[in-house]
Amino acid sequence: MAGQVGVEDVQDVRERIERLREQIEYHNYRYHTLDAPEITDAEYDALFQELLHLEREHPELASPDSPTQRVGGAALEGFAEVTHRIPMLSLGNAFTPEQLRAWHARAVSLLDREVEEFTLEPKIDGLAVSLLYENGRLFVGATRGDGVHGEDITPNVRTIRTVPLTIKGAPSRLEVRGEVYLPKAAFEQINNERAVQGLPLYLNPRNTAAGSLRQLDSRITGQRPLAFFAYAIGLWEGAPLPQTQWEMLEQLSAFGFKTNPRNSLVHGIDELVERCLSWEHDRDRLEYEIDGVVAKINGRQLQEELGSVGREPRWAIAYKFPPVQATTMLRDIGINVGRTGSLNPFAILEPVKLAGVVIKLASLHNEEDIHRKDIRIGDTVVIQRAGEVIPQVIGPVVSKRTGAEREFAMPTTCPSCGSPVVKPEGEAMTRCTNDETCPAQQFEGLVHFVSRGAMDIQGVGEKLAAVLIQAKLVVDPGDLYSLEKEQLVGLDRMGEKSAENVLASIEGSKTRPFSRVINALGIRHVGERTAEILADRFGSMDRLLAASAEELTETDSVGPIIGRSVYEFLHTPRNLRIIAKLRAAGVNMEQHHVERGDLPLAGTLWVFTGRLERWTRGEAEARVKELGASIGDSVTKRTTHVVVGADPGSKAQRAQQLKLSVLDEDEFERIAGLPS
DNA sequence: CCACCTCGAGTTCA
DNA sequence: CTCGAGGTGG
Repeated sequence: MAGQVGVEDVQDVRERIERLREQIEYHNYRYHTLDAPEITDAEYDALFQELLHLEREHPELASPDSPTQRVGGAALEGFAEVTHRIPMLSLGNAFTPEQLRAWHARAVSLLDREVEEFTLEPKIDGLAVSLLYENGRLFVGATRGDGVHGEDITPNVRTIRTVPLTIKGAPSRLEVRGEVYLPKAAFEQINNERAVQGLPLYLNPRNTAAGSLRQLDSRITGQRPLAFFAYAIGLWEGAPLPQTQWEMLEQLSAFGFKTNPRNSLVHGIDELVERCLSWEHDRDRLEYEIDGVVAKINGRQLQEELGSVGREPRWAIAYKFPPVQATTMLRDIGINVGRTGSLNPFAILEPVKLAGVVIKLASLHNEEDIHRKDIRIGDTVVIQRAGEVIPQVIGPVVSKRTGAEREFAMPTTCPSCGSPVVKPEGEAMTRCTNDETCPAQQFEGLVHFVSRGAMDIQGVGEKLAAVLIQAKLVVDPGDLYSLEKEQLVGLDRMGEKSAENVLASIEGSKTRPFSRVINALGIRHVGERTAEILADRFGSMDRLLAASAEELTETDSVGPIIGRSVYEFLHTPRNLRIIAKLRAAGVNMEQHHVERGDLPLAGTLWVFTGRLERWTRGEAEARVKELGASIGDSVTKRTTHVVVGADPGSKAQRAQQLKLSVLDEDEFERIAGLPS
């Protein structure tokens, strides 16, 4: 410290500190609330550092309103109770458009006049909080609690950047209500970090936000990028209240709060219903989770006339979406053996209804995933069925444990054939060592052989494949070609006609392109793509069989692992016997060369997303392929055309980001021609 | 050696 | 659709 400081100097410092606080809060507001920063991060940091420095030199000038206090302070012993002067009401729910209309009809009949104007606000899945400002300064922040009594979490809410610490032009007392939430991206990042550190994962953004807000140590809260949307005013003393909900939202913005930019004003019940339904469709596109939308009758006069029933106002209603998560009991963990011999655990669940379907099974990826999430048999688990259709087990509800749960252990022998299993160091998958006679692998191998991307044999699916193996008519895919009608008739409700159809499909598969034949063999690390590359490079089965391991490895996109895998496959007696059977049956064994260069779409790479009206995905892909194009399944820099149909996935967004030309169905047809 | 891009494999329910 | 893992290029 530099000796005695004069009175004038202190005055200067005080002014400088005040000025810095104002500037920093202003830029905070520009950045977090308006998403429109005026200065660079470095300039902001410089201001912040200067303020920190001055406050440290002059502790007597410290203030809880200072932006430096947003990082949080010392831990508390516990939370004090706060009583809400005006109770925080809950909302009635509507789950269907009919219930929404019934709510409206009731309001109309009670008021005896038409109700036309509503606000519609996304219902963020977060935590309701109350912020009390006295003379423009944040005084108390509290959780909703039971609506009457909440907890004092003032130090924690101070750390939220979108919560103003001071407001200008406010009435003497003002209580603002809103939702604290954690954006999806931040939730994912926190979980990624926890995964790296081997910590148990959080289940969803809401729980994480709740946990963060109820930290006794506000420094931890300060590290979580929580955000706040204001949606209502509770207490308001010293000025007249705005006359409509919409004006109230505008007033909140004027005070410096962030209100949801997706809030809207809606006219008429028909439009309201329509907008609720479209929100349900668009919910996954938001950067935060919502569990519904809230409709409020706009006029305050009408609101007051309608009043409340119990804890629920009659002038507002939450239109709730079907939940995307549910909890249920994990009864057991089963094991599937895949085509490549991988042992894949799956969850056997107490059936539970979620998003309109009853879920009994869910995938569990691999052993490490189960242990990382600390999932045990008998646990109550959270399952999710979000943007994807496939249900996932997110994690256990640890608080529901009884002690009777069992830890999962991967079996040491294959559940299908009893052979020992191996889990190579550093790999995630456990594998069965018996790739010759393991029934599960035989079965999956046959199913792969007949599948669409391989030999495409219609009429032979999982059902018939199982029957054929069971009856010992087929041991490997080569046996399909020596099946006779008499052998099929009588199997599993198979009549003459079906048997003939099956045989015709098998016959038809003999002319599949050579690349499909390679793919059908089921060589490890060789799929549709690599099979095409190998077919192009070697041209025929004979040349492929004659290729040395080095020649294989020198092929583009084929490295040592794939090369070795192909070489070993082609030098295993069992596989050579299969190839011999296929050849004897007349299956195509060479590449019929196509002059790729002069086709109109040569060198283009197409990606399809969404549903087309007049084409199936497969037809459309086949068409552009005939014209020389390649097909990609994710949008990358190399993609040249993106065709977007109805209900597109994330690919459409990515295409826009990369500024690629996006085609609709009509434009697609102008290039590719009409459907045949 | 690492970061990025691709590919392969497995995945639910009706 | 998502994850794991192979290939490639810096």
